[in-house]
Amino acid sequence: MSLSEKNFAFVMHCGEMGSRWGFNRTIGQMCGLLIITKNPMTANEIADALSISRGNVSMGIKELQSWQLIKVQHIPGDRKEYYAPAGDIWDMANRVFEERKKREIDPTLSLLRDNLLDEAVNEDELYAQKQMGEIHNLLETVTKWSSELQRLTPEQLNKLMKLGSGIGKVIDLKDKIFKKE
Amino acid sequence: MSLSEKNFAFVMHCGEMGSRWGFNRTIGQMCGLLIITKNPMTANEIADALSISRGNVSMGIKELQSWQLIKVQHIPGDRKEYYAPAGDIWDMANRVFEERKKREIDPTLSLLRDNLLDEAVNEDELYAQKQMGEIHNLLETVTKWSSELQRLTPEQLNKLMKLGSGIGKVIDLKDKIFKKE
DNA sequence: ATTTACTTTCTGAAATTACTGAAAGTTACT
DNA sequence: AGTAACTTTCAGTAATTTCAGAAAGTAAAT
Repeated sequence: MSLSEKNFAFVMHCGEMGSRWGFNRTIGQMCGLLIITKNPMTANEIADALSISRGNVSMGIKELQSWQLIKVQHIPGDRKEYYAPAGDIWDMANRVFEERKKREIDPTLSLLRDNLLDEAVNEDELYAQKQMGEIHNLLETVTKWSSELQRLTPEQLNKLMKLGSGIGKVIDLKDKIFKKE
Repeated sequence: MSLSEKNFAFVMHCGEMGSRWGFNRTIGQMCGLLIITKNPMTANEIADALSISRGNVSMGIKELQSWQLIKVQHIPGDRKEYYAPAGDIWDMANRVFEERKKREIDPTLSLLRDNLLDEAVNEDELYAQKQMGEIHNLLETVTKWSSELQRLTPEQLNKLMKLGSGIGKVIDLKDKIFKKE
């Protein structure tokens, strides 16, 4: 069974974007392929569909599992492993987001924390620390926020998303109300 | 003038993180260096501080300019170009965020739009389109949101950020209030 | 017009990353 | 235990990315 032209184009696009999303071409393709394919696929089917080696698929699967983006399924009486996306699109996006936070933000946050503990010993270091402090605040805020968003129920999240430009109004509103109390 | 040990460590860290943030090692280092250095620097100073070639600095500058992260300054009576961060940390983070959106989201959004215009011609395409539709929604939402956030005044933004877990309550609140009207 | 002080572009080498295909490993069945 | 049906690992190779340094470009000052 091979991909229709349009679906193939989508999968290839995922490949091109792969490295921008945090993985590599092949893994991007695999991810796209599994998303638009209704039935779970075996490693060999993936290799065939993408014209890549079996070994490469195996490595890709490992990687996608480490991102928690795919899950393994079994069909009774069949020893092959079948792979499918782990969750819906929102779940997957969340995982990617979290994982990227881990790689792109957390290490810097911890370096900055360490660095800010020391006294600055001269003017250069003082200025540098000020700037690092700014970065630290920013990253802390982002971190806090992303975990807040994770905590919201999908319903709340949806409302929040639909709020759009209303968000500004709601903030002001909240302000007025709670100042009175 | 050379960097203190701690400042140097920070700059090197920015280098390691560079590729994760969307550019490469050298450019990450340059960016970090310019952020923690109080005075604008010349290309040669940058090359010396980082022990990299002058040509490499030139390419890095071009790239950082394309991200709108640095600006050029001139000192009267001096022909050299002096480089400094373009804006404060928040501005820079915003730029990086925007630029990454452009590279990581917009191309996919436009591919999906095209793809969703066509009729699906069989069951496989139908399922694929459903999934692509989901991705499309997600990316649209993210896009809308990021532009909303840009529109908020720094003050509102700050309140929003500090809201933390209160965000859930505020959503519910808004719900109650506007349902009555 | 030449020199001087700078910046940019480009080439090929080095480093890094990704991929294949074969070999080794695993598991289930006989 | 042996075999069949898989999966994983890994050494070598291919592709891509990054970089230094040389060459070319630009523009102010003389």
